[in-house]
Amino acid sequence: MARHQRSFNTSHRSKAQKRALREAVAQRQRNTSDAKITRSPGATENEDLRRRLHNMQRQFRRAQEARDKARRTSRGSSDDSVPSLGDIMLCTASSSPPSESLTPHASSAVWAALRQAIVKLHRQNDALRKRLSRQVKSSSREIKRAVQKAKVTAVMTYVIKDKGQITDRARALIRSLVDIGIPFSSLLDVIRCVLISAGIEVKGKFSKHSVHRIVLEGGVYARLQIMDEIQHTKSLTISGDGTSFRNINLEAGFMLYKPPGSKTPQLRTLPLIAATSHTSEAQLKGWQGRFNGFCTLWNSSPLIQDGGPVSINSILSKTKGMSSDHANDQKSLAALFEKWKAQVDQEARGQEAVMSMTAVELLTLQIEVMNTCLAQVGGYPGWDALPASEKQSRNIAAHRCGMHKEMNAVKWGTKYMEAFWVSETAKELDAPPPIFLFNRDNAAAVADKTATTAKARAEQVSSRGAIKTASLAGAIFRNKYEKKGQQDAYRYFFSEMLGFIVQFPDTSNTRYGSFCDAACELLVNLVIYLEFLDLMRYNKEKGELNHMEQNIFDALHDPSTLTELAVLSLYSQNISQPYAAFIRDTSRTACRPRIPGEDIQRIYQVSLQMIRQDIRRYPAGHTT
DNA sequence: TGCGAGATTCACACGACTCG
DNA sequence: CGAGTCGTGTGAATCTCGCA
Repeated sequence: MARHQRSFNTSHRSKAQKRALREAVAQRQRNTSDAKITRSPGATENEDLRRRLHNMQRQFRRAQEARDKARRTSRGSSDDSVPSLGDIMLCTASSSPPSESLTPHASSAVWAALRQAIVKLHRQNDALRKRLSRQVKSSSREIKRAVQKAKVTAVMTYVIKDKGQITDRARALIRSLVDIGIPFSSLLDVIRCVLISAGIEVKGKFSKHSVHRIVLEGGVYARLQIMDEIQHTKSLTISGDGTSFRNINLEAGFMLYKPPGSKTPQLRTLPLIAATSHTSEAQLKGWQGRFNGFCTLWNSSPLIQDGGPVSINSILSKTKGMSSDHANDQKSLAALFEKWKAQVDQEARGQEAVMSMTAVELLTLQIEVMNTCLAQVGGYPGWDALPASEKQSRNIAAHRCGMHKEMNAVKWGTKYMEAFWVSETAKELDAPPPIFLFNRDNAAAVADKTATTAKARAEQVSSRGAIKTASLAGAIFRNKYEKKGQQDAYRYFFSEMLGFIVQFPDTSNTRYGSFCDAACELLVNLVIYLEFLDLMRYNKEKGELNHMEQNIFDALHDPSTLTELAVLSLYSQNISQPYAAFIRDTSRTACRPRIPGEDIQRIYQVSLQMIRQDIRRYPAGHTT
């Protein structure tokens, strides 16, 4: 029995087992000391062991019973014939009553079976532990392998294009290779040769034309970078020099400043420019051109959203130094530069002051300046006596583009017209607004009776009226792309119908006046346009106009849209055209409109009357 | 001065994508 | 679905520049 006890690995015993063992040993010692007096040592030990075996046997039996009971109660129990270690421990830990005695042979067999069961449990436990350990190792190995494979795949293929566009990384590589002198036409081959030799596959290609564009792009990036850095630097120094090459003066320019993140000042090379001469004035002009170009580029780039607009004054205010040689032209250039800087600064301050003025203050200032100007020439008689060129040079009042004013008049007149349809006057007249000219998606949204929100949004974002009709007509009857629109068929058809070649007005969002011309055209030849649309319909396989053409067709049948077209036509013929003729007339001698004011007012009243009559003619609800 | 390589310009085409 | 934009490719003509 002692041999059996030694065979147990103590490290695998539970606390309950260890406690039971300690108690057994203590009891054995007590029994041993008692037996020294009353019994022989061999008989006492034998008896003690038998008792212990008996107890353990009963404990094991109870454990089996508990296990069976647990299996019966649990759903989907397994058929494992071996009791779990937990069951045994549970039973072992519980106190057990003294058992009846066993024969030595029976106790030995039970003990062996128990020991076998425990050993089996240990093996199972060990197998499970090893299986878990192997699975953890295996999964981490698989993850590592997958990551490595992905890395290798990514590195081994060099992608030149992403969705048809040359990637930024490829562009940078192209610029680097161009920088070291690789010919445009050989760049792709060079990249392929190098990467293939390194075992990297190259996907995609580019042409030498793209290389050219990418190099130009690099120049733009460089200038934008300089502008970005200037905005973040406190001061800068400029320098430059010139030389001539084949009788052409070339001026080089440099800037020295400390860019953000740099501890030392960096020298930036500015674009080389060709100058008419190497005089100080020409050199100053070069610097002005450079700064102007830089500001224009920056202010027209998307970067303005982050960095804000930049003025020449903001660059000049940071220009604290100018380095050059001791030549006289450079000294003169420095003086001219300083003068320019002061002038720009003065203008910027003046502009700031004017912009902060109220309208009354500004008007007062303008009148004051105008009076000063008139006083210098001896009042109004003196001003009238001046030649035109002198008037031009002395006219310091603000000039505005007359055609822009005219364009704005049409634009705001259209907005006023839009507002009319929802006004009380329109309601009194039962005048319905022009029909909506939905695009395809919005038309679908409006047709969907369940989509109330989408319908409301479609009506909110959709346009209608004369301007939209003229815009659509321009897209169909005179598309700027030859392959789009119906311009060819339009020309042939109208030539046949009218007997002479016509062209639909070039409608454009930036030139509102063209809509007026289109309105005239659509109204004058309305019947022919409707016939032409019918012809387009019959020429199609399905016999249907497309969405845009159908919109025009509907609009040309809508009285309210036709009314707006009439208003635009009247305005164009009676105001726009005479006004344009007037402001473009260089021979005029006085600032007086050729159409008398009373005539304009009469035209306006007639137009208004026509509109109202037209509205009355078509009651509300009449749309086609 | 002529030649050839490389760069530039022009005009057009095509595909991907967005917008209405 | 059509219009429009953008990025790219292509071929031909022309220009530029280095070199013998």
